[in-house]
Amino acid sequence: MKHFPFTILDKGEFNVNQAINILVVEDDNDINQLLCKIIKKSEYQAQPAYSGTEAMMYLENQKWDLVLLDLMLPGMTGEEILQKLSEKGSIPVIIISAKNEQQTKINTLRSGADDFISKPFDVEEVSARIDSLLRRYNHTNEPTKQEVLTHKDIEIDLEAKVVYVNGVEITLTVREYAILVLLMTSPNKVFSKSNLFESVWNEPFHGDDNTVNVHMSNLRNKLSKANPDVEYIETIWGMGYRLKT
Amino acid sequence: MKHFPFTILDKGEFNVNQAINILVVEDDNDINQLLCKIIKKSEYQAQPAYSGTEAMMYLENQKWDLVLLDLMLPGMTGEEILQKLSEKGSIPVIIISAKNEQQTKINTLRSGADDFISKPFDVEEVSARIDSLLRRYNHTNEPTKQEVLTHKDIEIDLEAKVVYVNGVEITLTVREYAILVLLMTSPNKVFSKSNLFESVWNEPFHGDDNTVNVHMSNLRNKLSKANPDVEYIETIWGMGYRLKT
DNA sequence: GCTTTTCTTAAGTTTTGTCTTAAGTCTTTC
DNA sequence: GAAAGACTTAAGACAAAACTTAAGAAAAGC
Repeated sequence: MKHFPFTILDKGEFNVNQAINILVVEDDNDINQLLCKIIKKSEYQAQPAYSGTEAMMYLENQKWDLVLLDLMLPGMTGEEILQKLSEKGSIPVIIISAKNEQQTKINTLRSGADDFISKPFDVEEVSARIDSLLRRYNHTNEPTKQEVLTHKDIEIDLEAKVVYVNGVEITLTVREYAILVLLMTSPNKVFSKSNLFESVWNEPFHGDDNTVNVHMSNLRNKLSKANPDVEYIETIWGMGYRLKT
Repeated sequence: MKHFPFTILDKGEFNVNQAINILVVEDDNDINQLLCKIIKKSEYQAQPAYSGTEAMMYLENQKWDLVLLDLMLPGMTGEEILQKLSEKGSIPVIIISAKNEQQTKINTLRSGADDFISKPFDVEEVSARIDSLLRRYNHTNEPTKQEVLTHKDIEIDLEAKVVYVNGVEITLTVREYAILVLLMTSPNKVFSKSNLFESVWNEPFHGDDNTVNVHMSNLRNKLSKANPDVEYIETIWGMGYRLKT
């Protein structure tokens, strides 16, 4: 009944750091899955790409916070992608490759990569390096990372993971929290149920599911308990939900 | 000890962090220079040492805040120095080595090193790791800013490392103490288990771990023994722990 | 080197959020 | 205004997270 064709996640594993998007460019299906799993465990968003061309498509159409890049790829080599990336600007890149000779490492680091992990890699090491690199970039380049989300009288302290409504703190479950954060990243944007489900649960959406409805309802109850006068979340009939502006 | 006979500073070039002295133990002249340059860019004092014996001389005659240590050295191997250092006490050490095999890494970290950078290294990474390590040591060893942390009727004298609850002194183990201090630096902030573990243990977190739970439980017991009326630490299900405000 | 303390591991128990089901309410369309 | 479709609400079953306890391993102290 509940099977997960793409990503293997334990139940209860979900995503809070909606903001961080990581692209995983790796043609081997198993390794790609493993990498995505590691990333999601750290509460980042992971997007698999299985070829160089696919990767480029993602890179051109969306903003990415980090790229994990295999050097051996069909369609377009990792080196070419690296080249394009460094022309483009400052997206941090970690190279993942079986070529672990010193020379390759030096070359790739010269041509714009920020770190290098050789296969076979250690799961913890991957996780640690991703964290470290993100931290570095946040500190040096973008101090603009938003720590507090605000909408009307709702405030979310993303760092502390605390939510205030109308000045009162409310305690949400993880799912409720993830939904609210998602909505608040784009007020006024309508999130379809399938969108919402896939973002919060990291699982493909089967249409016959009432789960989102239930959690949405619970979230609304908690919000309106804190401030009965305002209706924060609006249902767009047949489309989805959004924050009322 | 307010003068620096070894480092040459241009006129007008001055150092804000007068206090921080870093010893760079590395026989390769170019690499040593590069490392010193990185360090000075961060406004710390850097002292090159080109052999194991030279390094020991410096270590015995002056107080150092951090040591960058190459493992391959003439005169005395890095391992020996590391050994001496850890006998001596708590000077933070970052190993710099070409031996980047996993096993070496684990061994050296076990025998007292605090971090590990493999050659060829990334300039920014070195800088970031130095900062991070100094920050870590400053927080735990020399809390020059705040000497006493207070929350409700808990008081921590960071200097003396003594904890009072409800006026009574309680004795905590190292881990319990570290957890409590971390929580008290940001009351109301939710610390996830992985966060907590990585801060207190300085190791990457394996999800299937129960140690945090156990220590949390022990800590709670000690706190509630001192004052049964108050519940200090709150569990946020699926998110982590925090101090109740 | 031995003793004592502390940390970790493991197993069993309790608590709590999540999912499902099903009945009820509201919208839209004809 | 009735029927169909879409959404809400509530309750019970279940599974996952958190807690407790105890014992063995590791570290610290003597």
